[in-house]
Amino acid sequence: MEIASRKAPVTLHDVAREAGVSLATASRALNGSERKVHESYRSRVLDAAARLNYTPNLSAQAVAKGGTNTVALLVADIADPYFSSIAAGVIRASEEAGLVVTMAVTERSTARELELVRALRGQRPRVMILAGSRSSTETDQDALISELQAFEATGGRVVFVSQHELPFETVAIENAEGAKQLARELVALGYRRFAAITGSRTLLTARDRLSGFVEGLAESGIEIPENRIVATEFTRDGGFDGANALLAQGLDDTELIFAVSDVMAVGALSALREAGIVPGEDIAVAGFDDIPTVRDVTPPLSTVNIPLVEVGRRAIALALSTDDTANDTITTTVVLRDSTPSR
Amino acid sequence: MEIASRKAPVTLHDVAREAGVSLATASRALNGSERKVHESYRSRVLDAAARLNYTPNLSAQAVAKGGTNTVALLVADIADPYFSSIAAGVIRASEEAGLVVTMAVTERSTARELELVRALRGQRPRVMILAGSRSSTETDQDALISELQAFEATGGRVVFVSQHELPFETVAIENAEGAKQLARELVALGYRRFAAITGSRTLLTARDRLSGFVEGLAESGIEIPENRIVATEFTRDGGFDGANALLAQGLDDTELIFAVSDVMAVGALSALREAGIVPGEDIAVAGFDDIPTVRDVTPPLSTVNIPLVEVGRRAIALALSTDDTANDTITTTVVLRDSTPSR
DNA sequence: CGCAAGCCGGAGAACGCTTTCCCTGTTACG
DNA sequence: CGTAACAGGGAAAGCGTTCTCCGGCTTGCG
Repeated sequence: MEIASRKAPVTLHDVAREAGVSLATASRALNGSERKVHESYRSRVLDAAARLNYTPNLSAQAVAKGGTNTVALLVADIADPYFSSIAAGVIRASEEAGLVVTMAVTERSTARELELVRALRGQRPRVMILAGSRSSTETDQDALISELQAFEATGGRVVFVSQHELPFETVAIENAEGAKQLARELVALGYRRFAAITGSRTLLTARDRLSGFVEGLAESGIEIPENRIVATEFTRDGGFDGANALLAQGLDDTELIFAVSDVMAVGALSALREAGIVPGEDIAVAGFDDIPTVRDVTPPLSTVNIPLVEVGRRAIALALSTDDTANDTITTTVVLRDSTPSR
Repeated sequence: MEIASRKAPVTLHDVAREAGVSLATASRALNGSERKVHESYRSRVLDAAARLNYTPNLSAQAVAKGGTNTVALLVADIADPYFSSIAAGVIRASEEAGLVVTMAVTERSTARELELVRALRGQRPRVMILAGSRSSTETDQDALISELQAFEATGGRVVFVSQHELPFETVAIENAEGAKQLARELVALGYRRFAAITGSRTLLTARDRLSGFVEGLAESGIEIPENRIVATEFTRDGGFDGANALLAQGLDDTELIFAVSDVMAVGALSALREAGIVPGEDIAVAGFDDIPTVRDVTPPLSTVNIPLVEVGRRAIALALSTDDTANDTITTTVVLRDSTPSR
């Protein structure tokens, strides 16, 4: 039971008829690169197309050409500024390259991620970009890998964001190095007693950042006491909870809390403030990512900058590049702000 | 010159052969609703599909069925939390309904928006959701409308977010009413002297919020002096600039600054603080939207809550609903926090 | 003037599916 | 036991494109 007024979309056939040419000619005039079509014909077709307001059916083109111009983008949570900034870069670069982006969100579930990869594969995208925050100890891991390898075998490109342990191309982020540098600079500012809020230990990104930070401190013979490292959700609320956990066991003489991501740091800031502790004065806080909002919290947060939009762009660039082994790594830079005054 | 190892993807044909059945039967077993296929055949097909790791080619399905399961989502800026929250809702609801989301960003340009709508139309999506912040005085407006109407004529659904002046379905947001209520409650708190930072006057959303606010004040005989209303970019930096503009002409006895969106309010907060003015003490600030970050700025921002994720869900629900005239409106609620202490 | 060599339009196959239609069982009922 | 009804598999016709041929026309050259 269709709605009566529903008209079938204009097809290339209609355009060809209107222009009085063959289907082939119409196709060539509108897209079909290579072969030339005589100017008189060409303009007849173009006019007809415009008159009828023709839009080529992308699905039909895809099936005829045996391939799409689609980028499938998988993120953990699009409302998280980390991912939305990366997505912005991916989308921008894709549009510049004439690619359409289809997007799905895993909601941080690896089961869901696998499911989505499988579904997305049906799209026959040119490129698949995975910017989840993956855990490394999953049983699904192997299934995911083989799914992706099957995809690559049919000519698709897979690019991960910050996932150097998987057998795929990745735009690597200097997580460990950045955190190490941050530790050094904080030590230089005079900090000696640290606590840390991290995500699940299986989260590669969280792990790299924490271990980089720890290493950086170790260079100066500083250690974070085991009980001053709390692991929570890798979210704003996780940061909030983490700070409270730290608070609950007594801050004692802790001078600085390092949260492995800015969203966590921001949550921690709020928790501290609610407890009547003034961040930046009573205790210092540092994060990682340099998401836009950290400039607007109080005090502005010291962090490690990742050019997130650029990360997204690079992912597309990597996917589109022809030479394989060009694994790309993004440089991070420490940004000190008022949340870590020098002591 | 293809890469040598590139294998053609598994097709339904392959599955049928492997299972020793006809194409038709294979198709029916894997998707083809209606007709039953005998259990023995069905499982043969399913096994074969699993063995070959078959994924149906969505493009081919689309062309055969004459329609996709795609939602095209257009936003102004995916890195803006307002839009990314809405997008989260759209994506979530779409996935629940078995729809794939393709996304494009207009970067706040109406020319680009038109271009994208045209391009997206080629996808033959089931639904198109436009969550731009549209201006009303565009020459492109008519072109956009007719493009969208053409899309609807072929059976597509168009849903706008918060755009009640266009001849399309929309999930309406109580912008004016919410702002009016905010004004009332601020007056009740004891505020009398206001300033406002707004976006371009042609931006419907900004206009509605400002005029609602003004009306709300008028109920108590309060006016905002003309020179205390500054119009800037509808972004964080716009808010920052707006506050500085206000500062430049002297705050005098202004008690509260109303910014028509939270991102602007957050920018304003930073500008004030940089100028050595303590928001929440020296001057009050209120925003609109209740994006997640406003809970974490200092002081926490008073604002008008819009359930943004729900807005996205509703957009999909509206698009999928069969009865046309169900224009949906989202209720907003005032949330008072520390940025507007009672006087 | 004859013929090879472009150029370029058109017919039609192909892409990977769905779906209609046909046709062969099988069941049920008088 | 005859036949009508139905179940369900398979062949083949699409769906809207692209692309490979084919062939007619023009050109150019000996």
